[in-house]
Amino acid sequence: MGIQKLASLIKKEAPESISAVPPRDYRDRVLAIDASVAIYQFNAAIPTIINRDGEDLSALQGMFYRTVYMLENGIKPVFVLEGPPPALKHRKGNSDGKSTPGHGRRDDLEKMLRYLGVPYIQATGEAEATCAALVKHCLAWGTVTEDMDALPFGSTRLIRNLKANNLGNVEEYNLPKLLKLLKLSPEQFVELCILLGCDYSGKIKGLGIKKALELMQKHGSIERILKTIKKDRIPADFRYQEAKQLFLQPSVVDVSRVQLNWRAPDEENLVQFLSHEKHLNETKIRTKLAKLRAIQQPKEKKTPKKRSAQSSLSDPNNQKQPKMTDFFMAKKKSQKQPQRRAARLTKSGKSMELPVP
DNA sequence: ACTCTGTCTCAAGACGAC
DNA sequence: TTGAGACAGAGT
DNA sequence: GTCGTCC
Repeated sequence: MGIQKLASLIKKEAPESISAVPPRDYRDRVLAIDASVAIYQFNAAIPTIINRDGEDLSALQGMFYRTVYMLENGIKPVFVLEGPPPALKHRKGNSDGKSTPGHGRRDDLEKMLRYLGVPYIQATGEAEATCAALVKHCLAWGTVTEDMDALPFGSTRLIRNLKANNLGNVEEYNLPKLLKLLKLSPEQFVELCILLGCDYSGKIKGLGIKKALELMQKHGSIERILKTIKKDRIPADFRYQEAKQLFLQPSVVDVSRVQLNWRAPDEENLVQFLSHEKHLNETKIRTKLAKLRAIQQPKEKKTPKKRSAQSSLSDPNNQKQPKMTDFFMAKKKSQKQPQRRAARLTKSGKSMELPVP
């Protein structure tokens, strides 16, 4: 998944585009969280936690703590839930329906996020793409994911390693800086990513990070590079034009309609849900929530106007961060179009297929 | 001889008590 | 599963 | 910091 070698390419060829950032620096910033990657990691990494009803709580518990951790740091997370993948995507194993082990879990996650007062968005396709769209339109500061795909999708900032456990700094990748250092246009960068190997296309054997970058810098496009390469090295499924389209014009949520709103956690409902219904330890949940409340409340009292949080204090590197004062949760029902409703419902099923170029 | 790619292996989350 | 690091072996 | 536990 993702572009496997992109991270090592950047670390080797343009390390200056990565900075180490303490999580505190994201205070009051909106970060788009790629929920699918996080969920997957929780499911894969943790020794499975099963409650008395036989439910796997690994992801739910992990997401709870990690989300609270972000809130404690003053981060405004917006979760992006994965939609159906483009048909071109090579996926091993799963694909549709029941093999996705978590329809129930996704509902659980949504419920928990609502009680936490954290907004989420149902993507129409790859979560990375919608995260990137939010960032591009200044609705979010950056994308939090381990999946480097967010960069070719155009997320100007990609944040890795934002974990509760991680005492150190996160890694922030800066896309404009990266393009400048690599001396590539955004389009050329996307093509470079395809050469490195992405989910949407086969890959030319023998082209690794060094050669791919060198050739792209020298020739400027895959089309011209292909002329310099023996045909037998090009695999039959090297459909780079289609892959390029999927990166440059992916299916994303209509961000102009997205409105985001953060509320204080609903502690009683959280305890009811997480502890009484899902049987997570009530004391731990309450302790955590009390700590969060202690962090959040004094702040709101000190700064009766939300504005004051903005440019005034604490943030040496603050810039055009989007203002998130009175957004609210996605859709107004008044002018809701049936289409949006349909898109919304997609989460529950496979009703919608993506148009594939 | 050196550089690069491909393959293998391993670890993986968060908490709190100590 | 994924990603990162080590290493071996192919390519130049 | 390390380690045992989370359900």
